Amino acid sequence: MGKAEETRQNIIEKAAVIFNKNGFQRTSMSTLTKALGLTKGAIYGHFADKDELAVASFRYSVRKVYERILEQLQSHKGALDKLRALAKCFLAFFEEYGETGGCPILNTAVDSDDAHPQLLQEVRQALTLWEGNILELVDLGKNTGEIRSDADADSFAANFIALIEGGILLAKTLGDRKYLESSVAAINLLIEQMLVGTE
Amino acid sequence: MGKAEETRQNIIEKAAVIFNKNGFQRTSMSTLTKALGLTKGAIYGHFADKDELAVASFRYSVRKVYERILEQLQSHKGALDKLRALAKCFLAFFEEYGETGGCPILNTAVDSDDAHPQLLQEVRQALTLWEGNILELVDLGKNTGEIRSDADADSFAANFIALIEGGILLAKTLGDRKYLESSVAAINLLIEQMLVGTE
Amino acid sequence: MGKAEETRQNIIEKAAVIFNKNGFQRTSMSTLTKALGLTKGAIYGHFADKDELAVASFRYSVRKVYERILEQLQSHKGALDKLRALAKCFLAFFEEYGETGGCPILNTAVDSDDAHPQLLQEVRQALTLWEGNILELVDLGKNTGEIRSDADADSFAANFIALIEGGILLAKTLGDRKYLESSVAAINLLIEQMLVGTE
Amino acid sequence: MGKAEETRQNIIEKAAVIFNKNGFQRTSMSTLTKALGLTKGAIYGHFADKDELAVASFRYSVRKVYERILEQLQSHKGALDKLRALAKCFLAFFEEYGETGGCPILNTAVDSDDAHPQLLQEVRQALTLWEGNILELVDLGKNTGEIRSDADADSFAANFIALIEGGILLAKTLGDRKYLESSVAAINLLIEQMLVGTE
DNA sequence: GATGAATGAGGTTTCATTCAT
DNA sequence: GATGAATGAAACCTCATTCAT
Repeated sequence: MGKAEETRQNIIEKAAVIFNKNGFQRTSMSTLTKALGLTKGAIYGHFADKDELAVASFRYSVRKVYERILEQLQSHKGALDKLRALAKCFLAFFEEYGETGGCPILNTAVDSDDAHPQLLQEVRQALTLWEGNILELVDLGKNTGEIRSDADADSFAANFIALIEGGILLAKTLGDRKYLESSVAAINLLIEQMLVGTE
Repeated sequence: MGKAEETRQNIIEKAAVIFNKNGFQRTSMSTLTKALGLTKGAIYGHFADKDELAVASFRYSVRKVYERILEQLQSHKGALDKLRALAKCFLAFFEEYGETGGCPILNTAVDSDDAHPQLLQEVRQALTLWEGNILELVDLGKNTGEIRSDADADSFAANFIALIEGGILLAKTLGDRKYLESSVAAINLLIEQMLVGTE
Repeated sequence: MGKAEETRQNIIEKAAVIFNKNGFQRTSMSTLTKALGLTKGAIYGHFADKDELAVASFRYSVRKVYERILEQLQSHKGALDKLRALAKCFLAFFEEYGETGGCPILNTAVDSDDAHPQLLQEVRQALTLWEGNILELVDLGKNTGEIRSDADADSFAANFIALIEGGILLAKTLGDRKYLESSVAAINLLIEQMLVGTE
Repeated sequence: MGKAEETRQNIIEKAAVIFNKNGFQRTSMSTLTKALGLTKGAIYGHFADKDELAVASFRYSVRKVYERILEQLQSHKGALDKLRALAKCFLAFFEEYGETGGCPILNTAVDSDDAHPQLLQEVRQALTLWEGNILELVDLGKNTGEIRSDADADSFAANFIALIEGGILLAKTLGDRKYLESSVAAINLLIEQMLVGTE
């Protein structure tokens, strides 16, 4: 990795934390320079503008979480086990990243708008990726017979994500981890009711 | 209501819409003056600063929604019916306010931080009020026998709010109402499983 | 004239001098604030951006010169006299505005480019206006018989402007008024040869 | 020519085109590196600063034009023929360099100022050189009897340059070559009237 | 009580120049 | 001699807030 690439990566990783903690709007380039120990010119030498840096940072945040999730899921064999493990992942993330500002998807989705179309696009992609992973796991379970074939995968995926994001919002805003724990418990209940149980 | 109070109220109501549509950070005082048809001095004559106006606007938004909810719930008698009606309310709100920017609680929670402690405090109060209402309804159901006495009201309330907020986030970001509809359906399922069904 | 309009006009008049002396590119907004005794916010309260201020200043410069020319020409009756007086005007302007930076048309034409299309458009309009005035004067002379009917007005107008602008460039760059005087003398010669003399 | 000298010359030649097309102010060192395919360090290894490069580029531009002019004039024998050929040269230059940005003398004269004294000095020298050449040609004509001995060479030289520079300004700004053609025609007329014709 | 011109700190971005490699 | 990442001052512009009218 060349020096430039190293610096660029370093900027991304540190900026990702700060953007996620303070939000895109409230994070000024001056704030970043202080946290990075770099001058503005140095940052602009690696990124065309604040938006490009924000997009790179968001992608990094999402990719990092995604890789950890994939890793976790490998140690679980069945589709249901994988789904339960996936939900539990976010409890761990909340513990670890709790102080660094909650969920990048949640924060960025609310922060982005027409003025930052590319950022919004990234959020959509991240959500769609997440949704797609859940749908795949449900499909896997249908193939192995763990999940009944008429289960409504779309609704389940929507509920899964809503419970996690809503739970993070509550836990973070009210300062109590139990809200996210309740969401994970609800997901487990929904797994039984929507995917396993017969109607 | 004196003229001053009328002006103040007028500012609050219009600002509430704009804050919720554009977010607190992105809404400049100049934007407000244009939308309100008022001058800076007029606004600053009624509010000490942007934060005070934001707090008043947020409170107004929450109260307006709250009153409509109370009204809706009166036409339903049983606790379970009231809970189902409460969930459905948010579908209606999404339709009506959809274009004006989603949920004020969600937006403000993400937008607020250490720099705006009072605003964050308001969000917490609003969430706690909402949670309290759900707990009351569950209590009501327990008293009438509709809801089994060992139902976990806290978890149910957390799930209810998480599903609604997460659903709004998904519906708004991905531009599809179905995500919120799935959340409402999930709430109805949770009502059956967590509150009614015997274990 | 309201206060705002007064300030705006004041900004324009002072900025016109500075833009013409230093050029559009080299004149920073900070420089303007110092010369104007106003803050940036005050200037931006009256003009959307630097370009808009530059356009307004350029127009003001051109209009001021134009009005003085019209005034001068009124005291001359014949078309030839008017043309000779017109040429002489620029000698007077050079004396008066010499220290404030030469000809706004010349400076702005060279300074403007694709990055400032509106400014370039203004320069074109000013040149076309000037050209049109000369053509009108030639027409007037043809009507009164002072100027022969087959005189090439277009070429004469082009030569007139070229001699003045080229003369200003030389006089300013080399620091000697005589270059512009030579241009005025040449214009008088061209009047005789191109407009009056028979071929 | 050593490698270093070759690189230096290469930088000068390419920079000359870019400076003349974009102007000194608007040409950033980054723009130059892209156009030159060289790094900042390479340029700064050969030139102390942007000004020094600009001076070298300007000199190169002037010298190149000057050499072509000398070459052209050799094929004409009489002083009057040489003067007429000189004027025509600029039409050819306008055609060739038209797209690369007009006359370096004109551009640089307007672009330079107190902040770039050496550049201004170079422009003065170039103008004086040009003026000297015309004066020499008139002298030559006086010696051969082609030009009458009391002809005002100074005024003629001033008019010659003013018409060319003014013509280039008009032709370039208004996008029509005819303005420069008119200037050349006027020069031919002035040759007859100021240098040949008896008074 | 209302006005809106003005403030001034701070926002994003650019760019001539340097220097460790 | 060349590289190009980094500097840091300065560019244009925004915006919450004030205050003379």
